[in-house]
Amino acid sequence: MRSISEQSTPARIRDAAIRAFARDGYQATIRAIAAEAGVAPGLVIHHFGSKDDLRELCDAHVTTLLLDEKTQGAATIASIADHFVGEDSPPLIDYVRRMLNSDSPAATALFDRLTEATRRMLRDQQAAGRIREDVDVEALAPLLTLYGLAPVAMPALLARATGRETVDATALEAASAAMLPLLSGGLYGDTSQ
Amino acid sequence: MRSISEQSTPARIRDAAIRAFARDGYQATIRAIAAEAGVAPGLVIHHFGSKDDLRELCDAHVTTLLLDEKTQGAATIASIADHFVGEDSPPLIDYVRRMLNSDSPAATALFDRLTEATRRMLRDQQAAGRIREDVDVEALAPLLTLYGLAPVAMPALLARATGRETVDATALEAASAAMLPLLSGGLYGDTSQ
DNA sequence: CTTCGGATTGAACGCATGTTTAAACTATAG
DNA sequence: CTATAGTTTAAACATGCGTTCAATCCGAAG
Repeated sequence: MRSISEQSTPARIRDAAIRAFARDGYQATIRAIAAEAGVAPGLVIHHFGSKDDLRELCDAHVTTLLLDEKTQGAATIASIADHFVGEDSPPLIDYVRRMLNSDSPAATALFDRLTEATRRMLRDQQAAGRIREDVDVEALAPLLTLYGLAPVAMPALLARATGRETVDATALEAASAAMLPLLSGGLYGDTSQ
Repeated sequence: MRSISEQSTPARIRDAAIRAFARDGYQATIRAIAAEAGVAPGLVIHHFGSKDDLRELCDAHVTTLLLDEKTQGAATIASIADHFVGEDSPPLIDYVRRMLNSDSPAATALFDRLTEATRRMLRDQQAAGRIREDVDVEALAPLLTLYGLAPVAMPALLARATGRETVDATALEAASAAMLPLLSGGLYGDTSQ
């Protein structure tokens, strides 16, 4: 009764849960998730065991989407923004926002991966001579990653800071575009290089 | 039966609510708040009307504590950290963290006040010649404020980034201390000035 | 002392939640 | 066709929640 192009019922429930968690946080009710997936509440438990198990699976799935799909070595924060454009898939930016504020293991795991990518980028820049030799890029990487996540963690404040109504991928890119040259050249130093 | 030095029952409930919200988020139950304040659950409603009203009052109170008490013109992010040292008062850092991730009006209000302070600081720095004249400090202020809030919004990631177990005021200061000179001098420009 | 209004309590109410359960449905294998 | 195992549903269950309510306590006013 289900064509091959459609996804399986567990996958549909999983995506509905990701949308619901992104929209309403973990307070999203199982009944709401079930309704969004077009199934009975009991079926959610039957397939995933419990709400906590469902959440862990959603965390893992979103992390996989963000890291494995297109970021083989380029998992910068900017690359994450690309995932927030398509409306077909769940709105991952809001889900990541919830993750970043939940102290879940998935959040630190994602942070570690992003830090690793930032560290590689900084190494390359320093090797290319665009970062002074006395800068400790190893210690700087996690801090820069943390600060770079601010627009993702607080999109409402980003909208206020940039005078926009909504926050989309272009807003995230604009924020990075405004900060990166300052980091590179500094507020005082020359920008010739 | 209550000495003058002790605070009134509503104030005790309010502080208990701030501690509970900071610790458990808005999911903190009225029963837990009442127990922490040493009163019956019904008394919380009697004094504050509803849980939502209590939350709004807590938001306003925390904002007042942060802005009015000691930040007459110096409400920088660093100054907020000073409020997180004393264990006598509620742990405001966690409460602010919840606020920043709640899209509440109080969050944007606090952000606006912090942005204003950042703007003043940038103007002074530019007037003193420590910021190039072509830097648009008016547009930079809200962005810098947003990024500066990252350690407050994601203390667990800050701990991971700095290799610490716990996040206290010194951790926040260390993060700022590591980033500010980079912003000033840039990753490539000289740091002579 | 008596009275009266607010403070306070403990119990109850109504409701939403996550989960369980038994039954009905469906597809596949023999 | 029949049997069987997995899928799905609707209803019920148990619990915790915010809130209400009637009764009690207590201090100040008369």
